[in-house]
Amino acid sequence: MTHGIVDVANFYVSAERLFDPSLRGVPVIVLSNNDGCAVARSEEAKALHVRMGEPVFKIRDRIKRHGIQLRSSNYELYADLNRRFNAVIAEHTDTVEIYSIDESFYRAPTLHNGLGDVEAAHRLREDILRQVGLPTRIGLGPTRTLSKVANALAKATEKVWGGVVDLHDTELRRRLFEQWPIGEVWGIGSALEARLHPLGIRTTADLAAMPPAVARDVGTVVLERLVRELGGIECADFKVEPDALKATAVTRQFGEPVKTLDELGEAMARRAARAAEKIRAQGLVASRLIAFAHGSRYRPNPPSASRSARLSPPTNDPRVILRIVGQMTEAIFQPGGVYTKCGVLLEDLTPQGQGQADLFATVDPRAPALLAAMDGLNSRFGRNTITLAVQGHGAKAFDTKRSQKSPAWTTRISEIPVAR
DNA sequence: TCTGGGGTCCTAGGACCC
DNA sequence: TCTGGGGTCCTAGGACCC
Repeated sequence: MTHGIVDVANFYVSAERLFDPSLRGVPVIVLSNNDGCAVARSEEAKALHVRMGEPVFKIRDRIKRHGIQLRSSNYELYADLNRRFNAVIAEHTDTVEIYSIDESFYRAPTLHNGLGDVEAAHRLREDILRQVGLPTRIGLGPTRTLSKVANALAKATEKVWGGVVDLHDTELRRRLFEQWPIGEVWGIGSALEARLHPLGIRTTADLAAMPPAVARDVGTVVLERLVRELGGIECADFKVEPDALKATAVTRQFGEPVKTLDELGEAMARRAARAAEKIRAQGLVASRLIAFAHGSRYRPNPPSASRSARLSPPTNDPRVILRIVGQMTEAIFQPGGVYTKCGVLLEDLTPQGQGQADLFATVDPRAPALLAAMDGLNSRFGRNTITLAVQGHGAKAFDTKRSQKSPAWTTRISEIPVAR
């Protein structure tokens, strides 16, 4: 068995460069929501030591001195490009598993008869570059974990090996693992790294040599599986069909801090309405609702509170959800508090019309038609064409800032590029 | 002044049951 | 002094990922 993983190099930056040639060859960073942190960096920006997740205000001088270009996140664009490069992968294999916005697993052999896995991977990279314009790297291995490690090694060795690394060969694994720190391995975060170091486990070779029972003892069954996978034994499922969504969240920092119950109520209602919209789009209903609001953790004694409730019967009706969120907001709000973020989570999601009916609840028989009409209008004429009154209307100071956003080049007819 | 958002999985421990 | 045993279910919290 061969597992492959394709990842797009510096995806958000590569996406921005696709439609804005002035960004090519210069340092670029793409910012998180609210234009707060660097979440993607071009190679030139990495060379200037801009770190992942670094707050923008801390690197203002470097941005100015080196002319680093900034862009707000443009998720419509990234989601559309994700669809496009996965369509190319699907031309090569019928086993694509979309893993994240910029990575997809697949299984070899691909549909190229007679080509070796490595040769076919090079062909796939070329096709994605030619058809979509995005640079990628591919890792191959007998397990998903090994393909992820191979992918990381493909980044590090791109100049030598051309962006494809295959870790089937145990001798090659042995050699490379000696040099590869465990913190770089998929599944080893800072906490596990800190527990493993005192045990003398520092390289991937050390990790792969751990007896599985010891791994389980030090960590959990997750670490045990990771160690087995490093040894070439498959423990993870491959899923062409994505699992149904189990929970969803809409949480945002405010553009400007919020100090009144009215504003917090509107901000909370907007997030709740968006969360309900998201699960309706998937035909799901929620059984559990959580709302929270808090101040800045970088300030002394920030306000912070949350409330949760069961939804019975499970629902995706914004009228029901917003009413409960409104009550929760009143319970959460502390007068005098300065709030910087709030959010709504919907959990225990199940397919609509499948759950047990609630004996004592009355369900509005007209709701499906009403909600379908709402969603139809908002999808046709743009988000928030029609909303519930408690969401307020128009742009507000507390809305998320995206001051450097590029146009929706590929998904909105009014914003497509013009060629002269 | 300014510090992202959205997921999944696992475990420990409490509540409850017979 | 001595105070059962074995389950299930739920939740909070931690860890990880991109």
